[in-house]
Amino acid sequence: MKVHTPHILDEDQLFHMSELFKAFADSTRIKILYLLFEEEHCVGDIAEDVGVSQSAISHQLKLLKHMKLVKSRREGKTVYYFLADDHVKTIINMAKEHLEE
Amino acid sequence: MKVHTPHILDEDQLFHMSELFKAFADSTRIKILYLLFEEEHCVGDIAEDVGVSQSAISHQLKLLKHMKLVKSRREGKTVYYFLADDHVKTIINMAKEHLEE
DNA sequence: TTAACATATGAGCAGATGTTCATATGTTGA
DNA sequence: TCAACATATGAACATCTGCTCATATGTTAA
Repeated sequence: MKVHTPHILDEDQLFHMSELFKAFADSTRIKILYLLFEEEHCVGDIAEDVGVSQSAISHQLKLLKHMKLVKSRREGKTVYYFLADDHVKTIINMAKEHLEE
Repeated sequence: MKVHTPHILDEDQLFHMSELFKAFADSTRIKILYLLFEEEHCVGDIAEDVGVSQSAISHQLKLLKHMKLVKSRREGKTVYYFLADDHVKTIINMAKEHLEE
């Protein structure tokens, strides 16, 4: 009998897992997420910091929100985005550690 | 002064990190990696288990090897692939946990 | 209500990606 | 050396992705 046999991943889990990794598989999106490590930021500031257009950032934020990696709140004309939970940090830090070895 | 300020990610780190995530951002590749959790497998068996052609698997294995996520050894005509280190398991399990919540 | 500002959205395009097909390379046994 | 098997590789192709551009939507102050 095998030890540490992983559970079978069904097609659905597999699909969602690859979708999750796709969210991290772009340097613009990693920049956005990394920027939100510390605190929330509004769209305009994110665009400036990351160095791409407002439109591009907005498209990417939509994707990240759909993936439930970020959430947002509106304050007047401004929309602030922030990390949905700590998993984002964990996953990015895990990758960071891997690369540092 | 801020606490827990993450280190700045330079362009090089950013590039490598997104490349790493790209390696996981495809269900065929996750299937391959997940298959190798337990033990090494030869190309033909991987192709059969994953359900894609030998050629497609070989192309993907080349990519995974280039990303240093798998290694291989030859035994006669057969080439066995196995996980390069435990980071692969850690990263996939991390994603799995995230999705289970 | 309207001008000004902040963000969101849709279409279109160039480049990246994953597969297939045909074929090359590597290895063994006869 | 040669046939048979296992794997690797290159070209071609369809699809996917991320960006830009133009414009729509939402919000506030006057």
